[in-house]
Amino acid sequence: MSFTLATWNINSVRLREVLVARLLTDEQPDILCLQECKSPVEKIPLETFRALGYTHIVARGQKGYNGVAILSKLPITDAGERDFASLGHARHVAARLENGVTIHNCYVPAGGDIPDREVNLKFGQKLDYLTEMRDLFHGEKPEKSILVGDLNIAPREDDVWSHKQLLKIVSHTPIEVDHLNAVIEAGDWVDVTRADIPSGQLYSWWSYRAADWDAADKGRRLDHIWASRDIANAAHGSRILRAVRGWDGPSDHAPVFASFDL
DNA sequence: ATGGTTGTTCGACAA
Repeated sequence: MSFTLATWNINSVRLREVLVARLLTDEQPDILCLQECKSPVEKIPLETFRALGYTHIVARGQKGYNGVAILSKLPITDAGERDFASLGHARHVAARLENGVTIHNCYVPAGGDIPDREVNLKFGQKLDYLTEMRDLFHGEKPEKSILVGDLNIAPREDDVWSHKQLLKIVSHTPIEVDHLNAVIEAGDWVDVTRADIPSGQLYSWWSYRAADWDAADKGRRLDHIWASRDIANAAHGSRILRAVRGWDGPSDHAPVFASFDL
């Protein structure tokens, strides 16, 4: 069995319904995981996605913030959600394919502006969120599992436009990178994108605030696809669709793709 | 060092 999977922080699924439909039509991933839907589940434009063949949908939502959804052409069942750090936010949902593969769709808290939990509650919540993810995967080692999403951390030097200039910027601080790597180690996860594309600058997010995001190219790789060790060698064909960041009325994130031959 | 943009929803907040 083979399938292609994508992850995309959509920054309002209702405002960008047409963009989601365009990606589904143009690229035909079997599964699309969305974050920051910013919508209750009942207000997600599911009929549009169903009409394009994405008839299997697992989602969690809330009004105005967060929200995660998995749209699939392949049959999936709801495999529950986790409320890491007990924030009461819709930031995680899991689905299971008929071949037993579990997909975790995650939206890790951004963490605010100041990288110090003593003065910034949101930064502490981000670290706690990652610690509880680590503890889950330490307790039950993932098998036949894929974890995707906006993890809001760019771990490697070549995952950001300037390692030196971002060392004290939330998303690339050493303590965040340590926490993210602890999740990877606890679950023995493989970073599929970097297994496929081992060197060179790689970004999935560019700020709205840049006058010319494409020319400035001050990006960060915040969006990830991981696989559990047992299926990691089935992954291939990773790519980040940078051109999507240039569509009219874009999300500030580009979608990340990977394929699996299982 | 600062300010820069966008979305939700009409005033802040979050990113």
